[in-house]
Amino acid sequence: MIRVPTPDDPPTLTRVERKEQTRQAILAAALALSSEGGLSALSLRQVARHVGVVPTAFYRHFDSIEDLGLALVDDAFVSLRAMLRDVRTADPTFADVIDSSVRVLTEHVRAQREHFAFIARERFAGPAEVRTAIRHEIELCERELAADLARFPGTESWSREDLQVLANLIVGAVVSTAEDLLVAEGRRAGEDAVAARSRTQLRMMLIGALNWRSS
Amino acid sequence: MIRVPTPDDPPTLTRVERKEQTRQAILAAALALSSEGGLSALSLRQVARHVGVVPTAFYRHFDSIEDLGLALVDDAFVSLRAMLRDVRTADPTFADVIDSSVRVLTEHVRAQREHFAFIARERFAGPAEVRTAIRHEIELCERELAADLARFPGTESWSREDLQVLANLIVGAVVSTAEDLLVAEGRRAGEDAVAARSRTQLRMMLIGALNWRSS
DNA sequence: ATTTTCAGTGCACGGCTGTGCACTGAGCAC
DNA sequence: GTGCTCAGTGCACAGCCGTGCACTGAAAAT
Repeated sequence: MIRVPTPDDPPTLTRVERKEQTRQAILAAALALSSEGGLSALSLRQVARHVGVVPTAFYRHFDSIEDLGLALVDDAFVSLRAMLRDVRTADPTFADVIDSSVRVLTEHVRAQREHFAFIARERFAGPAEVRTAIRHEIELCERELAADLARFPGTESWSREDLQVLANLIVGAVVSTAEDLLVAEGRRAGEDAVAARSRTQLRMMLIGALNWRSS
Repeated sequence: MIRVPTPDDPPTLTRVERKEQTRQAILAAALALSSEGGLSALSLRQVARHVGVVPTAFYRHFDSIEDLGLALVDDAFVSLRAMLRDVRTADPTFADVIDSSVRVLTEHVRAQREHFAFIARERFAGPAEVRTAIRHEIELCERELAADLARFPGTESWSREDLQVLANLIVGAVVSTAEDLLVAEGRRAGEDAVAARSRTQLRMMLIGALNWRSS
């Protein structure tokens, strides 16, 4: 029972505000509850119970758990895009792109653990529609990264395809690192080790990329 | 109903053989059924129904779905280790390690699609024990690869840690490629594109690694 | 002031779930 | 041949599931 909207709880909320509040409560409950068993093992009744609402009230907000899942994908990728924005406008006191990027990544994973865990889980285990939605979003991130890379010194002569391939490689490494950070479960020592390893790996990849096409 | 052992089906099987047959049928059914919804959304009754056996008979073979999951992890990594063996003893007509390795990977993913899909799914979505079992097995693969890399020319001066980091990078890339191959769903065009991309990426990584520590 | 809207209620239904218990009967050791 | 073992049966139970339907009552629209 984490019921959020009660009659006259805050002075007086408009009806749509109260509805939105319940909707958010449902999303939050689903995100938390799906952490064990995943989205497809999540029941509408569990969610309703956790929100403090009768099961049938669920339908006022979502058609099904799958529908809810798609909304969660949107939410999660808002977090993720916020991270990408932070990477791009990273603290300029960090001269090294890799250092600052890895730092931003670890901070975001820690702050938005549930969203990242959701993506890692449902990417392969979720309902078909959810899986494809996630895949699509990741593809968009890849394209964005490829565009960023094109503005980097040393990639002027690269083909569109090679840029895409490199972007795919980097995104893969970042996803893998994010997953490892999740497994480290917030223990500082583990996180630091993962971050250090990731920095080394990204540097290796950078060296490889810089010597590409010139060899 | 895919019931495997029936009374006097094959001339006469010993009792333990018939039991083993049912066990294998249960594992196969679970592997197939868990492809939608995942292991934790899989019910003992579904499995029993699919095998053509009464629900309670399940307990003659496994304590729970989770227990079954651990057995499936073992099975899946038998497939995976077979692949690693094939990589090591790859067709020597392929001069390039990368070409032959990627070829072996694609062939194994195609032949053992369900096992690879199982690992990709349950790695993050499965019951806690299954997740840790998978993580442990992947770690073992990483260590094996690190040992292999140590025997490679050009890595003589590498530290134990750097070898481990490189192994982690490669395993991550391979996992990512395997997952992409699964998503390609057996369409040849998609698979070939993924394979080509993977070869390029591994080559980039190789170049990076060869220039490591010497820069 | 009256009417409409609609988020949330309460109840009911049939279907699926895991699991306990007593059983059967073929395969095997003796 | 006799008796034990034990994989698979059959039935029962209580609990959870999604969802249909008629409802209430406060907020919004008129």
